[in-house]
Amino acid sequence: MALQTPDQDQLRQESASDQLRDPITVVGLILECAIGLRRRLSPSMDIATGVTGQAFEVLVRLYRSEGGAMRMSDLAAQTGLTRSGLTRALDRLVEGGLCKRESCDGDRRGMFAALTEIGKSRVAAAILNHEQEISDLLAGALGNEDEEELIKLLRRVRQRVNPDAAFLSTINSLANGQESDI
Amino acid sequence: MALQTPDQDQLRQESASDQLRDPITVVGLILECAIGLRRRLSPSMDIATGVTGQAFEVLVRLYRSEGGAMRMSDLAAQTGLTRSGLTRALDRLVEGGLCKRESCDGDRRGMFAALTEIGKSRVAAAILNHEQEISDLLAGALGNEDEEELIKLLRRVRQRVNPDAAFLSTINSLANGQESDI
DNA sequence: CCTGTATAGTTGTATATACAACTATACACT
DNA sequence: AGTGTATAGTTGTATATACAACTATACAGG
Repeated sequence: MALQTPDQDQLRQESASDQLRDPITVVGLILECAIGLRRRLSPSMDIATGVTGQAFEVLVRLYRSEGGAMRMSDLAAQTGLTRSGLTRALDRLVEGGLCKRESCDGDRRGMFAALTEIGKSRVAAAILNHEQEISDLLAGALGNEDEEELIKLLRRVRQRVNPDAAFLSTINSLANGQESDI
Repeated sequence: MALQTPDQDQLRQESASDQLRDPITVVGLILECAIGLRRRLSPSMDIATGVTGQAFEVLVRLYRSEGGAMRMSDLAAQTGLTRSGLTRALDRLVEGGLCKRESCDGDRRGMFAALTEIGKSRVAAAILNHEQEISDLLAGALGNEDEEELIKLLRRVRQRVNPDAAFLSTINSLANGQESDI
């Protein structure tokens, strides 16, 4: 997408400053970037972990969480999977030996998803590789100031469209005082 | 995602300026925004057009193209679907009466995907509604300058990760002189 | 002109995910 | 205590998409 509708665009030129001038382009670009990034990065993430789809994000979130374990519902909300989707994704991760389920003291309905030791080391390696790949892919496209600016603006957008995704980072920053993603 | 790996982050603090400082956060934010936008916007796009998934983008691209028709392969490349995925998506659109297939003079292998009259009017209405929804969703989060800046930065990222997605816009801007998305 | 290779599109098949229904547990209110 | 509602997670089912194999057409080189 990222395509304007010209009449709309003209209509909005002199509209109030809290209205976007070109909403479809903003959304289109985000979606197009996301599609491209998935295309480019998925293969190596899949190979590194042996699992496909959103599973890599599940692993990263577990890895970054306290003790490598999280409640299913929290993990679902933050990864953008439905609870059912997460159940299946975790099934695959358990089968692949990267994760395990742990029951939850004090709430017998609940389950924790947790990384195994194998899972932890595999994810650690995959993250290093992943960072390098992204860096290679985008090197030169964004200067350091651009990068900061982009992060700042995307955080504002995310706050509106997917605030749950930021939750783990909040916890982390509260817990260990690092700057975090928020 | 959008989570830092602290040790890596420290390593990169004084690295060359064409290296990203925090690659995972940049990518994570883009992915999180995309997930959130899909969640928020898909239902109404689906209802407006009667089709799901990437089909809305197929429709928008056709709508913005010369004569409302495009070659299958071009459309696939630009939407980020595989050719096979597009074949199926177009099947659904044809079945829904929004699109038709047209054979391609001069290349008997080729097919055009084209909007029907019903398709055109349905898409026109859906786009108007879609723009309003996005604008409502993001109003106040980004000022006009922020919006321009975000578009500029995302274009640079897209150029690296998904340059094909911009192709139609190039054609359009060459053809009718509008500012376009590029 | 014939043959080998490349390209356009479709079809067979596998799978990741969503939605809805279901079970089990927790909690609130009387 | 008992009952009704809310929450946590899983399972049945549908579907959109990807990958690989296939058919048909184009084109280039001898």
